[in-house]
Amino acid sequence: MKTQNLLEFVCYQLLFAAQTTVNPDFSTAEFSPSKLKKPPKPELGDFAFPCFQLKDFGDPADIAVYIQDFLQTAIPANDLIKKVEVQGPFVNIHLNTGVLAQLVCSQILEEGPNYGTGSVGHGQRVMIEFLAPNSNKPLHLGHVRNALLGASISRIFQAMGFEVIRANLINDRGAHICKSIYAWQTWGNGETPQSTGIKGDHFVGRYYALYGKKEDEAFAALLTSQGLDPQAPLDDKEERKAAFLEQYPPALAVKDMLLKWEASDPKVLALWQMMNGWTYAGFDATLAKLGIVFDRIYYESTTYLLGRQHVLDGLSRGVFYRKEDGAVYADLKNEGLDDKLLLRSDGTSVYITQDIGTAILKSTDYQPLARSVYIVGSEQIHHFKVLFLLLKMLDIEEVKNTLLYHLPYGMVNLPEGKMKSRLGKIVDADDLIRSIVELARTEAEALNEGREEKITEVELDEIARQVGLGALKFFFLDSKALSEMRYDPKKSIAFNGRTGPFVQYTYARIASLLRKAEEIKDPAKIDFLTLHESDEHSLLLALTEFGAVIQAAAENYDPSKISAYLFDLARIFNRFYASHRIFSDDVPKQTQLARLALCKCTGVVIKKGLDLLGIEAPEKM
RNA sequence: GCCCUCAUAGUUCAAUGGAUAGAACACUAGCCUUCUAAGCUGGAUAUGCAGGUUCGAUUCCUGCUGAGGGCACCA
Repeated sequence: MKTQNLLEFVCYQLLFAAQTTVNPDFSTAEFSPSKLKKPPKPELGDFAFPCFQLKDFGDPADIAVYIQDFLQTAIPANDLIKKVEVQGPFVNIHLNTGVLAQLVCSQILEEGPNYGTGSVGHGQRVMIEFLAPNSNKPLHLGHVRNALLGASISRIFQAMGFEVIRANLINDRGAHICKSIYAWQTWGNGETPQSTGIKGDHFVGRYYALYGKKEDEAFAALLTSQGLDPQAPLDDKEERKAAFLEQYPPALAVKDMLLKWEASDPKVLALWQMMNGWTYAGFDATLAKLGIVFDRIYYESTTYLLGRQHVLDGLSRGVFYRKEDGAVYADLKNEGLDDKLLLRSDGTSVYITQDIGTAILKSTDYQPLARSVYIVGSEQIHHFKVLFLLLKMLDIEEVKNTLLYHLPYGMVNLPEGKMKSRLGKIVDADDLIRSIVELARTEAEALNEGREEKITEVELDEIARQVGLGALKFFFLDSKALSEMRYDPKKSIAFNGRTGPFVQYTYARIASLLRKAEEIKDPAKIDFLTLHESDEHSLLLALTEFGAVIQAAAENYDPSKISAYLFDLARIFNRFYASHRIFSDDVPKQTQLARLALCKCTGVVIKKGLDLLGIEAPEKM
């Protein structure tokens, strides 16, 4: 039997008992694995079946007793099911530790890193789009959350057998990048990332910020010249700002540059390419540090016109309609939504038009694409709802069989409130990574001080990198995507408690144990029946759940299921580790071997689980 | 105005409708001459308010209060 069939086995036993004692017509519908609950306390048992759901057939408490009596007498000694108890209407099943160990450990030792993985995705291709940065400034805290989510969900889907295409859609066109270009041309004195030693994305971002600063200053100067206080709130401030921009030379230059870009002006295109190139080099460096790679990069500059044709096609088929002024709309009143503009009266595209094109492009590029997932902030929930509706209305062959899914995630706030780049209230991704690795290094050094076996400097660097990133990644992945998070630099990233390093440390302990022992060569020779401690039992039970956890994480697009599981597993292991020795003369040789195998299995699962979160498992810490 | 999301301990987060609502941080008392103390064992505190559905509700429904987001010829 495989561990994934454990629940089915238990259900079958229950079903048989209930059929015999209560009603022969019961089927697996009443006794499916989803009906089994986990008792609130481990002492109560390993699985619980609540009999409320059978109340039509009698008093639930009576039914529980019937089932118990039957199973108790029917179970042969030394079988997987050790004991059946009743607590009111709950039938509680206890498994035999040794038999469970035999079952679980031999499977994990055999399957290794494939243990817990599934095959529901076999033959299905899924595209996961995430990050989607603008090309005019470096990545920040919000991008980090997004990227870690995307990377982890990609791995989780792969573990379920899907073929995953990781896609990034870079917003590389528009006024924002033109502002960076203008600022660099005007005030840059020919500096480059190379000449200044500044990372490319930060270099470009600096000019974007400079543009904003100059604009703010010019506007403030204008207000002052009109006898107004620039700091004071004004009712008509927005109107004044708009009027100011109408005649502000840099704004006019940016507008002009945008037009030239659209007209493929070679000089503008060359500048644009150069500056975007600087930014991308910077992104690549940041993503490399996070261990993130993309299989496919889409650029808005090459996709933004695609949607237009499909909208016009839809218009000709009567799917959309045109207003008197020439603008094209979709009628979404039947869906309870406002009508949606698809093409402006001058015929140009809007945001959602581009997205229609890109969605169709994705499906045609990777035909057949079973699923297309968008990891984009929760503020765009409405946008994607509309986008998916529009695609359905267009009824395009390539897209029809693609399941479209928007995974919204919540904003990352700072203790002072929202991040605001204009106010400099922003946490830069590179700073974040650097500081967390430095902290981890300090911590590792301090711990190394008091140790007999010193860890080398080179190893310390690697440990600091792994542990620092482990802390960062676990922190971001441990809460559900949709919830907003608060990031407090002083408190958020810790190395103790419910953290990545806690789980990594548990792995390092196991690795250390395994280094001290001979390799387990023949699992068949291990006598797992020597295991009978409750701490061992809890650990085994936890190991059986891994596959279901990965599956749940995939079904819910939710890496926090994995992180929560790993924390529990590590805690259970540490409890076992603290109260039971392995290499001790008091412990029989056979028990030592079985415990060692149990440790090894735990290590396999922790390493795999961390891998699904994109976190490395250090052999030493 | 309409729509969406959220509301749990001092703080940050958990809990496919199930038994006594879990952790972590912080605070506090213990545990290293023995496999890595980034660990283990104790200790106080919480479901915004009012109804409903049912054997049972943090979870589902309705209303209210509070926070955030959205409904652009912006992206």
